[in-house]
Amino acid sequence: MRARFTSHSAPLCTSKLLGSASQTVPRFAETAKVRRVTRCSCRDGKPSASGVKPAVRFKVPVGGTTKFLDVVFGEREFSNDEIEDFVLLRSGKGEEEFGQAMYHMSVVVDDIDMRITHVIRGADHISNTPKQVLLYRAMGAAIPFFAHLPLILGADKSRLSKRHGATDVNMYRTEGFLPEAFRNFLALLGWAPGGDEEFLRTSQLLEKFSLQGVSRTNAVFDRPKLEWFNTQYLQKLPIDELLPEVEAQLRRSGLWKDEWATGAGREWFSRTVDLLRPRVRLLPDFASWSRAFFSDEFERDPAAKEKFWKEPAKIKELLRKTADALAALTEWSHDPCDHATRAVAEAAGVKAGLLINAIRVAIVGQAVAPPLFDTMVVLGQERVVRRLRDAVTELG
RNA sequence: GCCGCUAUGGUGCAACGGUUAGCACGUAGCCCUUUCAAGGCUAAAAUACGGGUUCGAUUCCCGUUAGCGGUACCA
Repeated sequence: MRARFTSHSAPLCTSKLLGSASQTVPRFAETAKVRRVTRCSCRDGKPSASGVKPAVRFKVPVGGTTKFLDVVFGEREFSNDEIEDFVLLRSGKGEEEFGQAMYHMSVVVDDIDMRITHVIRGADHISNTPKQVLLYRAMGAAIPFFAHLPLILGADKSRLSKRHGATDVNMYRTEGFLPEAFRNFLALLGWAPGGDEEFLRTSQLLEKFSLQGVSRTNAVFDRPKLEWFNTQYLQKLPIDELLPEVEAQLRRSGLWKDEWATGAGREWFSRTVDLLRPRVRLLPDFASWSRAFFSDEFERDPAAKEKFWKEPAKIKELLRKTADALAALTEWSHDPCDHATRAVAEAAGVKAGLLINAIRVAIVGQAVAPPLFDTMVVLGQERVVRRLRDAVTELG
């Protein structure tokens, strides 16, 4: 089988060659080892085997080279003798004379048609480019600029695939990465702005980016750094740009309330998101661990209780006293909450930190949350007191 | 196999003949502290190997090795 395939005397134009039955076609990786450059049999004046429909191949010049200018890799030159007589049109099936056009044929025709001036694509196409250049020439069209970009590899340095997790940009979106953070991260794969600053908003990237600055080395997709960019954007983005993203998350989780769209509700929403953002890593965190800020229906995390409610009886008593003290406040803001809480701790002879941590678990159900008194202000007096009393009940 | 591309800490990039080889992520430690982040400071950590060229190589040339890509009637 193999001998027939590589032999120059074989009827290379026929579909019979590769076999319509798949078992006659060895796996590509294996055939490559024994393979030589394919020349169309018609060069020897031999017609296709009778009865089989021919495919149309490109008659590559014998000898000489084909070169092109790559904006990233520079002047490239390939020997024509390394390029096989590649197939342009598949052989026809049934009644049709020819089948569908192959990739190289399609893209070149399409790009000429669309008057494409710059072909920017992955470096995996660099070896195929001379074939396309040959086609442009054969069709009398102007050859565009080519720019091949380094490939993005997985952490194991193999080509990025499903195995590496998300492979589709939309998946990063659903995971909760901000589009602009993702863009910033991606831009830095195979390119650097020059200075030391890596945090660049899209407008700045647009201004600084240049194809000539692109590196020729493949880059590894570094997920931790992507996450870092996301936290940076979550923190530094003007709050008005972040709010719609958070709103979308809350809507998705059924936590959204229309009163947060305008007026005082909007102001509260903005302040709350601003308070939460330094601790959020991914957008869905706003609806998950921050749930207690947007809904009264939340669970107290067992691990948090384990950590900060170590002595239930003592905690219960402290929380009960705190609830009373806070309920009595006539002004609900940071300092009064702070003073009242510390007074309870002092009276009970415990460290303020102990009480503070216990309260945090009681009012937001998490061990991790924004600074306590800011949290209290945002939640409001009525809610804080109620949650403290609920916690007392929960403690038995 | 053949052809081609690439090679700076674990990762992404700087340094484009002369620097104590720089920055960022990550890692470790310290500070801050009300949890956890953030932030600040510090530390460990690199020019793949071998030959040239040069007064001087991370940088230019050659070879080796390694990784990647291409080599399909896939795209």
